Amino acid sequence: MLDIKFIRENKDLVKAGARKKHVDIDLDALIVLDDKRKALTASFEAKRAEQNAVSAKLPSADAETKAALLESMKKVKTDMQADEEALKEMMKEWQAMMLRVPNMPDISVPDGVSDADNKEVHTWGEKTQFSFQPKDHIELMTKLDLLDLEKGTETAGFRGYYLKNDAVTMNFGLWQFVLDRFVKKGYKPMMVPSLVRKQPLYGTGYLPQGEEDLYKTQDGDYLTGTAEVATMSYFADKVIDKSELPMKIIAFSTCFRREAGSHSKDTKGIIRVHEFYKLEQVILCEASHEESVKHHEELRRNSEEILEALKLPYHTVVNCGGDIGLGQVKKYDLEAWVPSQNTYRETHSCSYFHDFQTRRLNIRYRDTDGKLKFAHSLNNTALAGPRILVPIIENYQQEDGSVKVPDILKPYLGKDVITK
RNA sequence: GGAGAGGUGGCAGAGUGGUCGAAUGCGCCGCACUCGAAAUGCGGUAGGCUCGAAAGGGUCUCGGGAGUUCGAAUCUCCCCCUCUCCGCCA
Repeated sequence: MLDIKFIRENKDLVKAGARKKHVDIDLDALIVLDDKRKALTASFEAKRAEQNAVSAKLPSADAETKAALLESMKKVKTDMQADEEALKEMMKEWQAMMLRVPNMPDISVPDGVSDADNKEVHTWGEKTQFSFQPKDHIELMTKLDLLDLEKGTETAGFRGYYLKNDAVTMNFGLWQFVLDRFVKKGYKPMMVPSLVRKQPLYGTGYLPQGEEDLYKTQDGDYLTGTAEVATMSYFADKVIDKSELPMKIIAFSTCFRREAGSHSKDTKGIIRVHEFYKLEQVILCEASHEESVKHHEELRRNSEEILEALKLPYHTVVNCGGDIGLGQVKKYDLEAWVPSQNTYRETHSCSYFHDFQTRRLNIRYRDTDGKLKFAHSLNNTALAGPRILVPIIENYQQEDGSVKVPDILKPYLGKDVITK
């Protein structure tokens, strides 16, 4: 959520930002509505002031004066109730509109509509060369008895999967490896809920506009698609001591995504599934653009280092205006090389928000000037599984269908090669 | 699931119809003392909206919503949450 004062004072900038994100929002209508809000509020408050003044006189007034005052209050009171009713109705509309105003993308965000317009900013490693026709992860993993999609679908429906044997061990090794790295860097580990109320999703910017991609329970709660939601919500309505900033968290949770609107994409395999697991980096820092940018680059490097430790060829792209979320100022995607698709596929997504989320969640700190300020927030994937297994299995495959184990995972698997 | 107690400022905690946006303590900020610090003393210190150049004013907020009342932190109803005990349980 942006500050209404900021929107009023920077209408053209905010408009340009919405245009860059291809978000349709009528800011002029919002400002007209806000004018009405101010006028109606003033009218209501003037009447309330009158009432308060009369109320203050009452205890010491004699019976006759008292009766006269009470009589004169009747009209003020009914008028006031009418104002209040109108104000309440209007504020619903005002709130709904405010929730749809997108945060402004950074100047360095390229123009574009879809992920096809994202710009590569960094590449690492050589695309894996094979002296044979490489297989895809589905065939490799199924033949090695690491994955059962048939039973997965039978049990869990579309996009269901079972992970088995060394794939499980490998995945647990990855969780441990990544968690250890972040803890060493000073990130505080957390395991956070995936089942949450509405408010954390509004607060992080996934509602109201992303409802169709969320699972909802019969109690009106939701399953989150990322640990970011509950991690951010942990700090909701808090005033953080400035000495605790930057607050760096490494959070683990299950993740659920309905994948509405992506029915024809990645229908086979474990790239796009409804239920997965994620270690997520979250940072809260002081309210400064420079701090946000600094930590954004740090988060990006953290994840690039994970892919480098796994020796996976990858590149980093900066997402274009049409491919970043409502609240995001700027986003990098890290994409690892997937030989069977002859392309890079997203494994990490790294964003910063300025105070868009913290304003909604009311996460503040007291600055050295004594003022309360909304913190800035950022997040990035640290590791998402089982998707990460796709580039690992495919890039490490051998001609006979066996899969070499990345050096850093050998201690966890206790072997160098996964064979049948 | 059953019974009871509770939700108040950055934190702890008092307040049970007007004198309460709210005692007190801690924390924080300023000043004094000190070579400096600690300790101590004195003073200040909730947030949002809004009017105003500013000084300052108005208004709202004591978990959320509705109600009673001229007036609600305080009374009534609904909801949410926390704690204690009992039950059940990975």
